[in-house]
Amino acid sequence: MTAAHNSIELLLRQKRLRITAPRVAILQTLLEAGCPLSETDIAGRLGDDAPDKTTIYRTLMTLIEADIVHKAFVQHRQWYFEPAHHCSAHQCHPHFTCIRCNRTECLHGVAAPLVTLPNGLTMHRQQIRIEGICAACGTK
Amino acid sequence: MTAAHNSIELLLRQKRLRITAPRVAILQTLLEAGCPLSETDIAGRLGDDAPDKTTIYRTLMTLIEADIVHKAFVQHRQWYFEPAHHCSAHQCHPHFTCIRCNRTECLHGVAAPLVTLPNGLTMHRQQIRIEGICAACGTK
DNA sequence: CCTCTATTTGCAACTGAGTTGCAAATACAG
DNA sequence: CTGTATTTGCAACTCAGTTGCAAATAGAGG
Repeated sequence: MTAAHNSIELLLRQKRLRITAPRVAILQTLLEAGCPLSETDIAGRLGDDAPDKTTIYRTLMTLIEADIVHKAFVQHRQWYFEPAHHCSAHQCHPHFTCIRCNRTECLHGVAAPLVTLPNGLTMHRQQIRIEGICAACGTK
Repeated sequence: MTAAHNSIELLLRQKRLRITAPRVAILQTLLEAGCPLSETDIAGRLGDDAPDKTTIYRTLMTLIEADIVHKAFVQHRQWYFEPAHHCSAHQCHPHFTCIRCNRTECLHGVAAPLVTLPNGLTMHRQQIRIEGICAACGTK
């Protein structure tokens, strides 16, 4: 039992979620990744030990309801998921997708003011997605 | 032949695209809608005259390449499309999705400054998506 | 108004992400 | 250790979007 395992179990216990092998494995994979992952990414990283596809999706939904994980963005018809721990109250970091190489990166250190909503609307979460050319593709 | 038809044909001709019935019908539907539509929305609005699903998707892709239409957002695993004519150089209006009633509206009159990108990255387009409670659901 | 050809359309079959129902396994409270 | 509510795995399914190909057609050049 590693320290990382302990903190993951603590996180689950705080949200009154049962400690199960799939939940620990999926959450640990997302935390270690450093970038958003899709269901197939998660299954791939866990290899033969990966839980069933259904379990991965249901676990992700459970973690989203508990506000431990967020849906980050859609790419090629797939959802990408990331830990919610770096998000401020109403906003995660922006995501940058390169329209040449199709890779997406997280912009952590970037200022992104909240939009002022018209009367009547209440903000829950603001997401910013940027399309452009990444550093590697720009110099080619 | 209506005036609307004429301006649509002009738009297509300017982009060197052939004037075909499906293209005119799909573009007119999007222009009249005032909100983003999915492929099934478009087919539904055109009724029995609707082109084949394949043609709708291929036409939308053609219009996107010609910068006449944009992909607005994904909802429930479906893409929604809208005319590009209200977008500024690097940004469309933000989209607001109500997490109770699941309806999405366009925020046209809202100021949304462009994020300052880290060195090396070039901006092509910035999209803002906001989740929250809409006016109707907020007063319930 | 015709003819010819590159482009576009419709059909059918497919792909694959995500979902659903249900029986077996299991976390954990007592 | 036992009982039960929760969770998992499997199999079958859904449906948005794609692909290949033959038939239809826009529009250029006579």
